[in-house]
Amino acid sequence: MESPSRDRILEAAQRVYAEHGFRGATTRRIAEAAGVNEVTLFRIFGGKEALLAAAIRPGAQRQDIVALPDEPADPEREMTAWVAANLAFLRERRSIIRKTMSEMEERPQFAACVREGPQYAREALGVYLAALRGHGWVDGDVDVRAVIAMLIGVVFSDAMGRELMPDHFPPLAAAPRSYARLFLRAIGLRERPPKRASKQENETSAADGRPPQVRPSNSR
Amino acid sequence: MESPSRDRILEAAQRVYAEHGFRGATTRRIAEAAGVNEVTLFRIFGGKEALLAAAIRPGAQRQDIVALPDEPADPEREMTAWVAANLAFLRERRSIIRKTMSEMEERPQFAACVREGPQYAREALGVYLAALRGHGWVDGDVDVRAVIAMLIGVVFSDAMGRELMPDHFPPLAAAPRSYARLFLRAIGLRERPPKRASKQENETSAADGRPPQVRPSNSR
DNA sequence: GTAGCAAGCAAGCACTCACTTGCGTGCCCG
DNA sequence: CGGGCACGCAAGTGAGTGCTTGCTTGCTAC
Repeated sequence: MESPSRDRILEAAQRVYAEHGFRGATTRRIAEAAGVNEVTLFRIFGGKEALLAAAIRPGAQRQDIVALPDEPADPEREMTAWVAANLAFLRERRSIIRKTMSEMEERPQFAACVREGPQYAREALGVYLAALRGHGWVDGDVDVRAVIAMLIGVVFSDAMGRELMPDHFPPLAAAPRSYARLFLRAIGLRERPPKRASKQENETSAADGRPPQVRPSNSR
Repeated sequence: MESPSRDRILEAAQRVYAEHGFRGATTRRIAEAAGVNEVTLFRIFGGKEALLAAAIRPGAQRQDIVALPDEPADPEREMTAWVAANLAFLRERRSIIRKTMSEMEERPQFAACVREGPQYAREALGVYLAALRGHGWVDGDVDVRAVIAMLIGVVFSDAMGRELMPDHFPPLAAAPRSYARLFLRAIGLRERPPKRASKQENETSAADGRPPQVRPSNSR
């Protein structure tokens, strides 16, 4: 069940599907892209639907993503690296994601492959944000779900729409830092730990750790 | 050139295209959806490509969007209304946008219809943000393009992905306010006009207008 | 009335699509 | 050597799919 051509077909099916979508990914095209006779494809997978389901299944092309540290030390740096990694990941898969989202009404089984990315990211961001909050660096009234959706949202829309509207986004190289900084500003992280109600002004400031810096714009 | 069936065909073509994409929008299906003989469709538009190009062309289903005021008075309220209107607009068109984005590599002519929405929104947000900045309510080191991309990004991804991952986003009714508030926090708008460098502390504060309030969480 | 025009209807054409059948062929393992 | 076994090749089938042709029908304007 682990024939050598099986993997070539799956990989070719992914490419062709990413380029042409479900209806455009004809069995002929896939077979040709895999350098395989069209009949082989039916013999191994039974049919087009099953073949593409196997090719697009969740985790089919998962790659390890940069992890956020358990203990935040330098939020801007850590968030920037994380955003850059996630942006790159989504950009690589942008074609296949667009096709799958476009067809999820007709073929909801395929949608899991686009769900898993954001879900993983959301969880990672959640624990990191909780850790930040544990340090008292986050404003108390922040809508956690909304701010996470906001960051993932801009990374997602950047990955999906940059080639369509290049001027809509910051330059690709600068974008991760920009998004990370805006995220940190939105949760209330400043050059000093947030002054909450009124007191504790100097209680948590320099006590439990070096306060992170977000403000300096030209820190490159 | 303004036959009565022409409009019915165009409207039907939009619906069928939004549901099935370009390849799935067969001339037979469109004709049936329009309650029109298939031949009529070819007589009027010449062919499938031209028909869909006319149906999907920019401005084909433009609707007036809530405008941002020239002079900001209550940013949270104004931004919330604006975000709600834009979110609703994108949600209505989500199917057609998904299909068009999925096929823009093969049919770039159609992509203009998805470009125009964000472009209009970006311009409106830009002038509003400039007005806010004119009041001294915005931090000086904010990356304007990034923060605009951030807001539009989360609205876009909400409209595209909410039905796929409902728990990823705040409840639909609460989302516009959440996004608007995060946007305002990201640009540095607080319950008091931002303290810039050191002086002008009380120069712009209560002079030229009532400072907007963003902080109170349970203000509903 | 009748000419013109928009639209319906039936049929068909060339082509693509997913999928099948039958058969040949090389290769590995006992 | 010989039997699976994976795969290639040629051909074909039925169902679409974009598009055309030829003809009829109803309505409106002169």
